Amino acid sequence: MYDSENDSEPGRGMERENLGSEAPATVRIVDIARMAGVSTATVDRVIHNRGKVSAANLARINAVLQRVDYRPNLIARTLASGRQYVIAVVMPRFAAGEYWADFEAGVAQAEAEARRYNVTVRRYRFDQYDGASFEALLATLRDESFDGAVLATLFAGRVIPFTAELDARGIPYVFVDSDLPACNRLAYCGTSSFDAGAVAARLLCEGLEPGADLVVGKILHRGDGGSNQCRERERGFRDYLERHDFRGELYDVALRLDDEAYNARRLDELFAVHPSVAGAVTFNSTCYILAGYLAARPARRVRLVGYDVIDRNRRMLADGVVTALVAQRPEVQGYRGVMSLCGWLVEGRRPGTVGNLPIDILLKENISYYTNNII
Amino acid sequence: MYDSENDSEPGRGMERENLGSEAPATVRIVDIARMAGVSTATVDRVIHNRGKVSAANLARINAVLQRVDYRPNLIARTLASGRQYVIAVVMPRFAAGEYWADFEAGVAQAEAEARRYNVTVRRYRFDQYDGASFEALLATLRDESFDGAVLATLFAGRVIPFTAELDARGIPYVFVDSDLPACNRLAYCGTSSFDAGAVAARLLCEGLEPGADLVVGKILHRGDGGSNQCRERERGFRDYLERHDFRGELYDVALRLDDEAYNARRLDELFAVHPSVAGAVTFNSTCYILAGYLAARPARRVRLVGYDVIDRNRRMLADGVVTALVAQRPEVQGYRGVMSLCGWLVEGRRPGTVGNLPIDILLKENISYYTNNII
DNA sequence: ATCGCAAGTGTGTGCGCACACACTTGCGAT
DNA sequence: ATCGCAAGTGTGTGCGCACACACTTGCGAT
Repeated sequence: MYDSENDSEPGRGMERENLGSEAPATVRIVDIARMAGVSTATVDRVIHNRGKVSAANLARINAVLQRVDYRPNLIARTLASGRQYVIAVVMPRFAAGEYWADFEAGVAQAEAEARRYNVTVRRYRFDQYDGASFEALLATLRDESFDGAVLATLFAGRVIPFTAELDARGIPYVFVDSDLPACNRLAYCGTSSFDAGAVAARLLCEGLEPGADLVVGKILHRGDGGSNQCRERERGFRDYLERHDFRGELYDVALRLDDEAYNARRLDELFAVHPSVAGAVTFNSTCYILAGYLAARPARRVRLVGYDVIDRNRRMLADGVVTALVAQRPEVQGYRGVMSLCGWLVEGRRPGTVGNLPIDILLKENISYYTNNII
Repeated sequence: MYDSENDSEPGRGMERENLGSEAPATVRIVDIARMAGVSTATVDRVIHNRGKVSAANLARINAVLQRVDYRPNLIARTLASGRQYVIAVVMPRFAAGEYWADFEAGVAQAEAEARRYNVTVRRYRFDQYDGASFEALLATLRDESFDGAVLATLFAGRVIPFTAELDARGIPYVFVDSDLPACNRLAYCGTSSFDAGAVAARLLCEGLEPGADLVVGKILHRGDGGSNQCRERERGFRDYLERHDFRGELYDVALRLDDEAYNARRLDELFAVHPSVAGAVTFNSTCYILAGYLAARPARRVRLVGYDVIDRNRRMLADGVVTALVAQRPEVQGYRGVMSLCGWLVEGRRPGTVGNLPIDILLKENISYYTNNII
């Protein structure tokens, strides 16, 4: 046993002790041990609640710990502990060039960085147009072991009860895509979907007469009312219209992902019945569908606003068919989603809960500067 | 010397080597050294460009480094290197309850966290209403040694040339308060001031007739045209008015910080001459001055919008004198400003360049939930 | 009286890297 | 032939912590 407090070790002991009333430069476990008159292992047991410590020592060590306000060096802790962490990323499947491909790029970059912190990223994918596939994935996740999760919140109604399970399991999670403020999430990495709706409304309406009618293009989901993000955007959109004396009509039109002929028929119908339509919007990233239709019919002068800078939308914007795109840097969401969880698990660094990303507005004039760099 | 590649060390060597074509779990300096047939010190010299390595070994080691795509373990590096970093925070002086006090709280929290990474925070303060004091501070900073800087950009015209000096010295810096995109900043932690101006405009105008006149309350600066933030907000504000067919007039009124009598005289004058004024705005955090005046004159029905949730504004909002506050979490700016620089210096982790914070809107109804937590 | 065992306790090692320091080699100057 | 010195090179230690492992102590069972 050490003879505690009053020993003055030679050499570097002197440098660190700083015997005056000064706060010591930094208090380490050895310092605690010396002060409490025990070994570092005993201090370690107390710090980690490993038990096997006598009541007397426990009390003494805790007292010292509290007195010096001990904060472990997280850098050293990470290096020493071989602890492996697994982060589950729950996101949609995608094809190249789709919105979620950019998200995946951010996840991949984070994955590369996180490897050095003993963090592994595991992806779990579902069909973004099929709520049942998401439900099935959640069932899988119940049997999986992981230390944190990044959850795309497309199916809000199914995410919410699942987060309750995660809460019960003590697993932290961060949201991407859209926020669900009612949940106990560690963070949300994304834009304010509601405000992004208002932005689209402003961009769309600024060139139109107040009485003009609008079309809302939608992709139907199997058994669901659309993604939470789209719903929130639509809420913000309609809210803006209300607040700005919009006096026209909004017509929904259900489109299909890869069925140009079908979409053309539906739109022909719509425009035949409502020739007054002067603007159109989509709340997901598929405004290229509407754009493709309109590009082939230049006589129809319809103002078009959509979301997300994916290749097909970018082209339509550059061609002048799309008036504006509202965007949200999916690659940053992927990167930050993983990294914020990583920082929390590894270093105990709590991220800002709602680190809202900027709502980017892309026009023909500035689209060329918009590149998908995390930096 | 080791006999390079083909040795099969006993014990843990086997675990790590992963002799198949698999990517090795993680490549360390010892692995590089073994592969190149040199010692770790020689590898270290190459990695850090310390010289004293023969051309042959240099080439060989570099080849290995490249082949295995070596990435140093930043955690271990930080622990091993006793390197001390100093972050200079250049910010205004403040009294308790002022806007910058909240900012300081965030800096203090970051400081506590950063200490364990061998990072020290040093504050340099200037008078936010006196450009000359800022200039004098910059002169001081030229002789100071630090590894990174957090710069409040109030005096944009003086900040810009200074950042050129920092660039020349190779010192990274992050902006807070308002962004100066033309500069080579590592990051900007704050809101979009321009958009925050538009938000205030919308909040102010939504209850007014298009023809109503407005007052802009201003605190005069010594020898300067107001902070960059305020100017940007005003630009965004005026831009919004233009885009929304505002047909009234804007009257500037110069107020003083602690001179109630003077302010009352000036405002009495103004309202006497322009009884049509129905709205008022300030672009800094002193809307409580206008609010105090209006609270004492309830007959004047003037809609008032201001910035920042400081105590005096909070009270006036709760009392219904202020219609809305636009806010920007200064404590988060302080925290992130320091931490992003810290992460960059210590771990080489590049922050998002423009991590725009959300523009918060506070009304009587939601102000009570708005607390200054970093979390 | 002896043994086994639970409850405590301490020593030693390694995480991957940075860096101080000691050492070797070979060549020019004497 | 010998020395000094520059150019290379390697060994060893420590950063603060986690954790495996060995060890001590005392008490109940025999």
